[in-house]
Amino acid sequence: MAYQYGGTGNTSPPERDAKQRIIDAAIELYSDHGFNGVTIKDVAAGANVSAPLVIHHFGSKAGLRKICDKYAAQRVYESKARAIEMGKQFTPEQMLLHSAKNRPILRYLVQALIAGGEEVDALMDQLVDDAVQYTAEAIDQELIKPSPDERRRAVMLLLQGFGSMMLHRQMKRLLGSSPMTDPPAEWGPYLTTIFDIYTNGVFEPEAYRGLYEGLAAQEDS
Amino acid sequence: MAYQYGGTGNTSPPERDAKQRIIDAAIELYSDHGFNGVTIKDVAAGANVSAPLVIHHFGSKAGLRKICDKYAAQRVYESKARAIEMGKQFTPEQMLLHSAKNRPILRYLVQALIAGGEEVDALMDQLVDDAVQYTAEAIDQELIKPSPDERRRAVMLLLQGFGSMMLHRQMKRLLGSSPMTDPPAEWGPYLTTIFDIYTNGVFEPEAYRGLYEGLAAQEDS
DNA sequence: GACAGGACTGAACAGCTGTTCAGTCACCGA
DNA sequence: TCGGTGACTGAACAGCTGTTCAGTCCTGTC
Repeated sequence: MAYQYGGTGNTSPPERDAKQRIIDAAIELYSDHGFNGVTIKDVAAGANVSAPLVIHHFGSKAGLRKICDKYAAQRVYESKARAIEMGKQFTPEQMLLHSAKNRPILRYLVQALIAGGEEVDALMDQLVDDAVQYTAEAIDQELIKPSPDERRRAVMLLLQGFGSMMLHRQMKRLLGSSPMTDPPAEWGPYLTTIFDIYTNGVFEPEAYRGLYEGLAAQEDS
Repeated sequence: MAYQYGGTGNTSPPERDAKQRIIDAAIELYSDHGFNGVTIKDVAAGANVSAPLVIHHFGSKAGLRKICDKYAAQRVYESKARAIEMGKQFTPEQMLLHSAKNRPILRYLVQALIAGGEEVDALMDQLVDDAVQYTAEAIDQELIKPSPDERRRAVMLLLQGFGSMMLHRQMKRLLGSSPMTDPPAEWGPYLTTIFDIYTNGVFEPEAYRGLYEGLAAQEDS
């Protein structure tokens, strides 16, 4: 079926315009197969559009990638704003949970984080800042324990969260479900395990204190 | 410089044979750029060999991948055996720490886990089994706390560990160093943060108990 | 000393890659 | 009515992809 020029009162509904359809198709394909695994023609086909049009709008494949990064970042900021309006559900896990709706963006983000790039680096910085702020509020509410280094802990929690999402294929295999692919009703195995780890801890209190304090002292010097 | 046929008493030292050099080059390149990011000619160049020879030995690019997976898995098993001989340093983090020497293999593994495939799935199953066993011993020694579901916790700890390693670029940016790229002497920021999270926990004991018990009850029914 | 077999190569190939080009169509202001 | 502008296309291109082919060289066996 050939493309319908977006005339005034044409036959079919106007839908999103081609440029947006291309971005949507690219984000969906990228998040499934990574950047190298998707060709411009794949994207074009996904958007019901010719390959040269992708170049026409975005200049090159790299250009498309850049715009997708920006678009994803903006979606994250919007989602953050909405979360702030909604209520006071903090913690990194709740952050992910809140993202259930725009899971495609999250999946894209995870791919982008591996590939790297200025846009995602800046976004990651933002996410860390936000996490630190949310954590501080949650500490005030006695939901989260204070840490000797709030920023580092926030960084590692984010990396662990995103990282485990990256391996959602394995998670699904080993846990039976994964927040990346299944509806929230089936997140039980994941959530209970996360709660276990982050509420009860893993190491016995005294087990590694010596090692820990050694490292801390070494870093202070 | 052309290839020297591996004659009897030739000029240069015999080194490893071509087949092994190809595997080594492939694993190194794959772990840096992923599977799609590396061409057969890249691998051939890295092993000082012609591209058709790679095909000759491994049949196809997919064949090479498969052999690399098997090889990496074997290296992990060897490393495990050596760890068992060495001593009693358990915990997932110590497992990674022990792998400092064969970091290339670990990096390859991380790429393979994203890409998926039978070989890595089987390896991952093995790693989970091992982690469960190690954890049980560490619980006996009062180094690690028991968990309501040892296997699930082991799975999530592995996924978090591997996952955060996948994002080593971000870790390096945000923490200043990463076990994936830096020598053990600079692992301080990573290790102290991990100890903090896994020793002290993150959530306050009562904060999410209701949610947790709700999920657990739902799963039992 | 003939010969099979295997490691190894350069040259060549078909197919796919991102991109360019020339041209069509619809819209819009003069 | 004209001409400019921009969305959009099929055809074509150069470059790279994995792979094939024919042939060279070495090694071991009878």
